[in-house]
Amino acid sequence: MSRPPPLEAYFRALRRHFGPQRWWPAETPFEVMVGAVLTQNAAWTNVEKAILNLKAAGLMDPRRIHEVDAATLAWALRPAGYFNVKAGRLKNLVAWFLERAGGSVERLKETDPARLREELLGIRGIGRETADSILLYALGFPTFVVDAYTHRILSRHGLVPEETDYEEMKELFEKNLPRDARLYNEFHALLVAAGKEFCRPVPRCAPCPLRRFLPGK
DNA sequence: GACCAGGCACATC
DNA sequence: GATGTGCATGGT
Repeated sequence: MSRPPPLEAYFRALRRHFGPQRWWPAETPFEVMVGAVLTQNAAWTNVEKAILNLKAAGLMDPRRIHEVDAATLAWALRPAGYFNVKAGRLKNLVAWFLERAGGSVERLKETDPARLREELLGIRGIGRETADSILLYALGFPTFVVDAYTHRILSRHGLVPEETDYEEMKELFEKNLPRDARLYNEFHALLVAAGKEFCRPVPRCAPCPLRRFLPGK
């Protein structure tokens, strides 16, 4: 038996350094769903602009997104990048949301999360990170969200191999931490904060709050 | 001007 | 199953 990864210690170190993150930055659960699609491979500052555009156009609403023509929707999404792709993905998501739950987040919460995850993954344009972000941050289910920062931090610390996959990293957290949506929420947000500030793509770390956990330190 | 950002689907081998 | 490519804006 190998020693469990020091995830709780990581969490405490990040929490002490960065303080509470209070994710997801959105006014409503539906806005979380929208933001989860828009932030795919995009800087959040650009996503914010697209969200403001949607609100200004009265489009932050599942039925309005369902009805509006794709070109108009795409125009509002321009700042978030990949706007034609994301307009289609958003429409796919709201079509499912309306059909499946009548646009009611409360009704989604009544569904078994494992089944909900499969349904979300069946929507074109909703991959694992987006599905998990919706489950955790819009619906409050205890499912861990993995992203590029998570991968970079874990692999650079030797906790997973570089060529690991999404589910492997997700299980690392879910099997070594209590199944707690509030903990998962905060932990993922802290990993993003740490990634943005310290864990740059060039394989060289800035002095960071997790440095003492690196192998050889 | 290159590189990066809270991915994902699809083509091709 | 692995690898490569298209999608696109705005900040550093």
